[in-house]
Amino acid sequence: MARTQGSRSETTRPLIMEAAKRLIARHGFAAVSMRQIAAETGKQVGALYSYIPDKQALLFELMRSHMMDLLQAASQLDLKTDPGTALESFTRFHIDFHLARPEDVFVAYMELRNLEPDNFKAITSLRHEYEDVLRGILIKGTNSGAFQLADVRVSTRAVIAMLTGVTTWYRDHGILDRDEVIAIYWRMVAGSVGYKPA
Amino acid sequence: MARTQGSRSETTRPLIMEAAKRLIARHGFAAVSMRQIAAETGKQVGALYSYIPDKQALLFELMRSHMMDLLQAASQLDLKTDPGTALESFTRFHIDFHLARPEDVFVAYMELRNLEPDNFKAITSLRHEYEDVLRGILIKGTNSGAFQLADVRVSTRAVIAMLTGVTTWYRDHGILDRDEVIAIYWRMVAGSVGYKPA
DNA sequence: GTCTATATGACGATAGAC
DNA sequence: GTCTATCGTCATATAGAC
Repeated sequence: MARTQGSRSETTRPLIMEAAKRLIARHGFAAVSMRQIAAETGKQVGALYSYIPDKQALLFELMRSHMMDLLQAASQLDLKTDPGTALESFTRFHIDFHLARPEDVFVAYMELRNLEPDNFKAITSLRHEYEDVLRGILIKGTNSGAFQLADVRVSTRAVIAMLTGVTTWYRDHGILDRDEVIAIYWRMVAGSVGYKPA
Repeated sequence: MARTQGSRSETTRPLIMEAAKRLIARHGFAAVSMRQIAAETGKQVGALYSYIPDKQALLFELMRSHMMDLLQAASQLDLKTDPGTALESFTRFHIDFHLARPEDVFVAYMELRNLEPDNFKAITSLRHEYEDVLRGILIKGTNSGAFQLADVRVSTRAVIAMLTGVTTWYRDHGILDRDEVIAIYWRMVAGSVGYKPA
């Protein structure tokens, strides 16, 4: 019979990362101490260093795994449809994904400046990779005449900024449910790139 | 003859606030020490406390004065025109104002969570006051039939998020000059609220 | 108004016992 | 793998001399 319980390290490490994420999202990386993270996981400070080399690596790993999840999920999008449908899929995907993990999003957007140079470059590169998904859609729609927009690069950033902004105000159990929010944003995104749904 | 030089406090305090703003925008409030701010102004730590009661008050004052400047400037907008023209004025104003003071904007958006509860409420209230300027325009344009939008509150936040996003990528001496950027964003804003310029 | 000196405590990270 | 204890450093804020 196999072990009824895996090595402790397989469960403790995720626990530490979750606690760190929660605290950093709330108070900011610089304001959170290793002692707080330890207390939140029911351990003493020294124990953390069996799982993580230092505080900086902890932040980097949080942001890296969030970006990898995002890219992995985005790669499942079907973008072989017409550009309008692809843009609608992207809009729905971006809002759904970001609303489902508000703490990751907060950390990913607010703590870039606390990354050391090499880590900063790595995360920035993953962000560009994600932006390229949307840029590809906008380029295709511009070439086909489905979209009417003045500048693909600016539009890419503007649409992402608009969509990500939903995380700053949306709360579950509010007046609008998620599908209503997505419908409203989709109409705005479509208008902003000059797309007229059939 | 009047004094050729005012009391030192009239020039030192702004110097301290400027240094603090610069450092906080770059490293984050929690990561900046009073020692760093003192060093940046050529003073010793103790001297700062002749001008500021504590570190929290310093942050609050930075954010408060930025928001007051924003509201004061926004109050000069001519909104008695037709809604389309008012929205274009607002778009131009928002981008111009925010691109002119990237450090204030960064601090105002990133350091909200480092405000103590009462200070947080005060700044949030000023932010709502500013959002109300745009919401007023959108309501007027919706009622007149000039705009076609699904939800005024969501549209207000979406437009502000889109416009504020320009500060994360725009750099002077880049490819696009400020007027080109404003023209691109205006076209997107107009489209997003269903406005068709004459 | 600015300085030096200091009170008081928290920080990240490590060593070594179990 | 987790603990306790500790190193060396830094933090905010204040006291008192000039």
